[in-house]
Amino acid sequence: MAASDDRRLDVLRAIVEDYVQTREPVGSKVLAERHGLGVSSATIRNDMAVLEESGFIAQPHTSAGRVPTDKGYRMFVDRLSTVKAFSTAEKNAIETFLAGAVDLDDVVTRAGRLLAQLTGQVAVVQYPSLRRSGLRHLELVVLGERRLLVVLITDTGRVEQRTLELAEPPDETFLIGLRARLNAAAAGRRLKELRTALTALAETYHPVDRDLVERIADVITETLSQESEERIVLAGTANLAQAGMRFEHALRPVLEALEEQVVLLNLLTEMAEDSAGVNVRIGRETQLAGLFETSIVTTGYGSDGDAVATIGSIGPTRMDYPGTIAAVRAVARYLSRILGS
Amino acid sequence: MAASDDRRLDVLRAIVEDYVQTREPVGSKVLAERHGLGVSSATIRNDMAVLEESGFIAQPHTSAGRVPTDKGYRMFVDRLSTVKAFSTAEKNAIETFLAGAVDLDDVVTRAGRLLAQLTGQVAVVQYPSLRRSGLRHLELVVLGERRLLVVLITDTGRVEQRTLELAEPPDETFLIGLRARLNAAAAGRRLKELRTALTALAETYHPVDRDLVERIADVITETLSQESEERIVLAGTANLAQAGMRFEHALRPVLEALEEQVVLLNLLTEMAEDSAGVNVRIGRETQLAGLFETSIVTTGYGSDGDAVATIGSIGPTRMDYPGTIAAVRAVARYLSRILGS
DNA sequence: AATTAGCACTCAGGTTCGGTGAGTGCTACC
DNA sequence: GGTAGCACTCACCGAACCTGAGTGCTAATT
Repeated sequence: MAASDDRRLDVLRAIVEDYVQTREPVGSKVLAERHGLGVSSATIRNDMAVLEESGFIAQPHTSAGRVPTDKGYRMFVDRLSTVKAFSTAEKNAIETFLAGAVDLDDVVTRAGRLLAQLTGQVAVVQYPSLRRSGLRHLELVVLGERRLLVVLITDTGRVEQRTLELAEPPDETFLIGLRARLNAAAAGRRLKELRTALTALAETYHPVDRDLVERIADVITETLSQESEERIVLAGTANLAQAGMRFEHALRPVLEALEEQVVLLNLLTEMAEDSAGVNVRIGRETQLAGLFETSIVTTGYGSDGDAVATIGSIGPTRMDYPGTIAAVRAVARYLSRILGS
Repeated sequence: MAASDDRRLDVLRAIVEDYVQTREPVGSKVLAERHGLGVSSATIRNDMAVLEESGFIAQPHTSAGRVPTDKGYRMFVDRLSTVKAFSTAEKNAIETFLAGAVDLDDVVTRAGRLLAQLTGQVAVVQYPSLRRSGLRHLELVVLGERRLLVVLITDTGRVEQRTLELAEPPDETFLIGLRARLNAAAAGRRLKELRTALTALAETYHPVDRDLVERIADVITETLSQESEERIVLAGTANLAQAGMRFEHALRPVLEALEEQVVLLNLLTEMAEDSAGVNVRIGRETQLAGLFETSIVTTGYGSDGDAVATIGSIGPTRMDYPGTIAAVRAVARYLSRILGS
C-alpha cells in the first residue's frame, strides 16, 4: 500500500539520519521515540524487516540495531534528503576567505582547507585542467645556444613550460614574428580548434622553418592535452584519524588510495562525466578497493559556464550527505566566481 | 670502570636494536640470550638499572622490559650506530629511478616516493628554494591593455609568475630592451647581488620609465625572497597507518602537523642550519607538539655544492636510524646529481 | 669488586564466566 | 494493517582468576 510504503521510506530516512548522528546501530525503540513517526516500535520492526529484505539496511549481528547499506544511503541521497541551505553569513565567510587568495595556488589551497573544515572530512581539489582551459598567452624564450623555452599561460592562470633542443641557434627576429603569429593563432582557443589552427599556421612557413614551427605546435598541443600534469590537492587528511573509522583495516587503504593521485584523478573525471551537478559515489560505487567504506561527493567548478575541474569531499559512507553536498556546492560556486574575475 | 661502562653502552645498543625490531619492551633475559653479550641476565639487570638511572631507558610499567627514551635514542644515534651502506645494485636502482623523471615536479615526487618506500615511513621533500637558487631567465609578457606578466625561471627549473597592473599600455620595443637588460643584469646571480644590480640598473633609466623598472625589480626580488612560496611534498603518508603507532592519540596530531606546511618548513630550514650533513631530531627535540613521538631525519640536497633544499624522513621515534639515515643520504645524493645536470 | 644464581614479588594481559539489556521475530489481538 | 506482549538471542561489561615475563635484592662464587 502506498501509505505504508511512504512510511517505510520515512523509517529509512530516520535510520540514516540517526545513524549518521550517533554512529551506532539504531533500534526500533529509539526510532519510535526520537523521530516523530507516530507508530509503535513493533510496526517499525515490521517495516525494518521489509527494508532489510530489500537490502536497504542490515544488522551487524543479531540483537543489534540496523545500519544503512550502500543501497540505503543511495536511496537516501537520491530521494529522501533535502539539501541544507547555507546562511548568508556563512556564504559571506566562504566568499571573503576565498577572495583573500593571492594566486591560483593559494585559491586552490584555500578552497581545499575551507571544504575540509566545513565538512570535517578530507577535501580534494583538482587543479583547473589544462585540457579544458584555453590558452591566454604563449612565450618563446631563448635559453642557451640551442635551447628554446616554451612558456604557456592558460585562462585560469596556470603556467606551464617545456624546453626544446634545437639543431641550430635560433634567429631572434624570426622568433619574435613566430611568437606573434602563434599567439594570434592560439588566443582564447580550446584544444581542439587550437590544433587545427596550429597545423594551418605551420603550413604557411617555408619548409626550412616548418620543422621548428611544427615542433613548437606539437609541444603546445601535447602540453595542453597532457592529463598527467593534472594535479590534485588534498586537505584535512587529519580528519581521517578521528571520524571513527575502523583503524588498521580501514585507514591505511584510504590513505593509500588518496596518495594514488592518478587513480583519484580518474575517479574525479569519471564522476564529472556522470552528470553536470553534484555527484555522489557511495561505498563500493567508487570502484576503488581502498574506498569501499567511504563516499565521495564532487562537483565541477570553473571560470565560465562549463566546468574546468572538480572539487570534492571524501568521508565515511556514514556521513552527513545533505551537509556535505551543500558545502561542496557552495565552495564550488564561490570558487568559480573567484576564478572568473 | 671503563670496561663495564663499555658494556653498559653495548647493552643500550642492544636494547635499541631489539626494541626497534620487535616493538616490544625488552627484558634482561632475551637480551642475554639473543645478543652476544657474554654475561648473565643478572648482570644485565644491574646495568639496566644504571642506564635507567641515567635516563637512557625506561619501564612502561613495573614488571615489563625496558624501552629506550629519547635520550637513549640520541645516544644511540650519536655514538652507537654505524651507518648502513647501500649495495651498488640498490644505488643503481635509486639512480635510474630518479633519472627517469621528466621535469622538476616529477623529480621531486619520485624522490619522495622512493624515500618513503626505502624507509617505510613518511618522506618529505622541500622544493628547491627560490632564495638559494639563481635566476636563469626572466620574461616580460604583455597580457592585456594594462597588465604585464613577469615570468621568472630559476636555476633549478622552477617557474614563477607575477602580474603587474600598469598605468598605461606598455611600449613593446621599450619592453624588449628592458627585458634584455634585466636578463643581462640578473643572469646567474643570487638574491643578494641581484638586488644591488637591479637597483643600479633602474638608476640608468629616465625618471619617466624608472618607476616601472623599479616595480619590476621589486617584483623580482620579492618573488625570489618570498619564503611562503616554498612548497613541500609528502609521500608515504599511508605508512603511518601501520607503523604500530598508537592510533587516536598519536596519529591525528601527526597528520595535523604534516598538513601544516609552514610549520614543517620552519622545522626543515631550522634543521638545515644545525649542520651540513644528516640531521636527526628525536621525539621532543622536534619542538612540535604533534611530533613528540616521532623522529625526523633530514639532509640538504642541491644542484651544486651547497644545499638549496631539504629532504627527510619522518617516522616513529622507534625507527631504524641507521637505515633511515643511509636512505636519506643516498636519495639526497642522487637527487643532487640529477638536478646538477 | 664484579659476576652470577636463586628467589620472592609485582603486575599487565589473557581467559573464563555470569549478568545485563538492547533488540529482535513471532503470535495473538484490536 | 497496526499493536501489545513475550520469549529468545547475543554483544558487551565487569569480576575474578591465572599466567608468565620481568624485576630487585641477597648471598654465594670467582
